Amino acid sequence: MKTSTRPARAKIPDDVPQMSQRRQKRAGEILAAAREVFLEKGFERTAVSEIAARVGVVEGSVFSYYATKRDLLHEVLRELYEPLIEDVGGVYARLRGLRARLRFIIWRHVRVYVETPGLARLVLHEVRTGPEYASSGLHALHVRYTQYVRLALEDAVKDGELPAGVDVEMVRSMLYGGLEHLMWPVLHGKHRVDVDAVADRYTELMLQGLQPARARGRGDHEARLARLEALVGATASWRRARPA
Amino acid sequence: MKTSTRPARAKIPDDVPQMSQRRQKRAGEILAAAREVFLEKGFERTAVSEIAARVGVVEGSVFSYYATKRDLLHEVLRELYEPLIEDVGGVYARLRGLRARLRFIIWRHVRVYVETPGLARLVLHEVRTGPEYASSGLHALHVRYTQYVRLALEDAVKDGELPAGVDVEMVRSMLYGGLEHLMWPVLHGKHRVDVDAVADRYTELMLQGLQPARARGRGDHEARLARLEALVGATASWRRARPA
DNA sequence: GACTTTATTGAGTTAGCCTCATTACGATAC
DNA sequence: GTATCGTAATGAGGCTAACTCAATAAAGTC
Repeated sequence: MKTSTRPARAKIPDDVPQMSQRRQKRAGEILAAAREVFLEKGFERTAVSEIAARVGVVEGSVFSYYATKRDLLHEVLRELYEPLIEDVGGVYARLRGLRARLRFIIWRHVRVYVETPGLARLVLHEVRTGPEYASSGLHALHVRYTQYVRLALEDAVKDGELPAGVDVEMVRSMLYGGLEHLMWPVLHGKHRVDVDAVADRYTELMLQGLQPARARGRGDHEARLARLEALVGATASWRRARPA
Repeated sequence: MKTSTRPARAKIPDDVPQMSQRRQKRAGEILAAAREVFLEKGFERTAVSEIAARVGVVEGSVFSYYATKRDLLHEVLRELYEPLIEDVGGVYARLRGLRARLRFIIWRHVRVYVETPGLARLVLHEVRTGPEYASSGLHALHVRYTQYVRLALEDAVKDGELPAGVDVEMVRSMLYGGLEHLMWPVLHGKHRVDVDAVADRYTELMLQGLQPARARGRGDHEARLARLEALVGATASWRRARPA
């Protein structure tokens, strides 16, 4: 479909290094302008002509760098996602324990809504709902971004913090889906948010659920119970054998 | 803005009964056709001309009944929401206990995804992300649909099933947001879903969270603990005094 | 400085929402 | 039955915005 004068984007190996530089520079300029406008106004309300105008170029030129407006959006999002994923990955590696890890993942995600609401809006409203989301590679990026929940759960199971058989997909949905709904008003300039407080409360809700308070004690609950039962000599066949 | 020959939609009291009937019939036909096409193809991919064609009318006529394509969508959704809300309300009234109520709300919502994926797509992808969502009255409808979570929580607090201070908004977000993410693949024809199984597991996850299994036993856990401690004479000052 | 390759232009094309002046229809009055 | 009048329906066209493409300009190479 592409004309021969318009080089395929992925090509350009090394045999045309000079021209490629020029082209890459323009591509970068367009991408930067697109990021600006998209974050400001969202996808639909952005006209390609405005992006072109900011670069100082004619509308048609944009399409010789990015085949469609949506492609342009996808590139913008890729650029925004990458450092975010690295950030999460870096911190995550230093954390131990399910609670600390979940709390961080949640806290970091809430910060995305508070600090870059434009990004959140783009992803939630314009991209994920689009028909080519799965095929665009954006979905894959999101899976990378959210993989740490899975890791945290798997590690927790390994360490005996959680029983095996946790439904990872369900937990992941609950985490990100729930936060998405919770943060929705923030995206529309409704309220301010205390990131730490929200992260704390959401983490606890995920860990403990709505469970009646009387069914849980402090951290040493289990140890106490074990000691008691040892004293009395009760067989606690109904719970996993796990001597203190 | 409207021309004088085009009667305002909300008006039409009773002084022009004959003509109004005619008009209402057409309006109904258009609405029905719109529902069909919207549910089939979604909002964006539906052309007003196609709706008109199904009614056997010219495109412009549609706009003399519904000011914009979005208005038409909103009417369609209103029509779909109303019976859904009534259904939920009717069953809810007969249920007792937090678990049963939540389980029903979740189960019913999952059924929406499975049985009317078109509706779910419309609401999630096209309406809620639109700019005039709040002002369209659709948001109000959704609040009515989701009010039962709030009721269930408030009643649970009253009955002592839950401690006071539950963050209703957070729980509601977790419930609907989480299910939305979880059901996303279903909307795109990926997998089949066992409605009952999903509802069961999601309910338990919401009630109990990820909480380490060792911290909870069966229903008689508390009683057992109390009995043990009574036997040994241990003072359990760290937990709420609640003798079996 | 001629020649080739690549970048850029700007005048279309297309699609779809929506408008409006005009025409057709149908009910009521006579 | 015919005239009248209000409403419904028409269809041509406006408008916007993404996207195309043949023509032109610029850059690079010899």
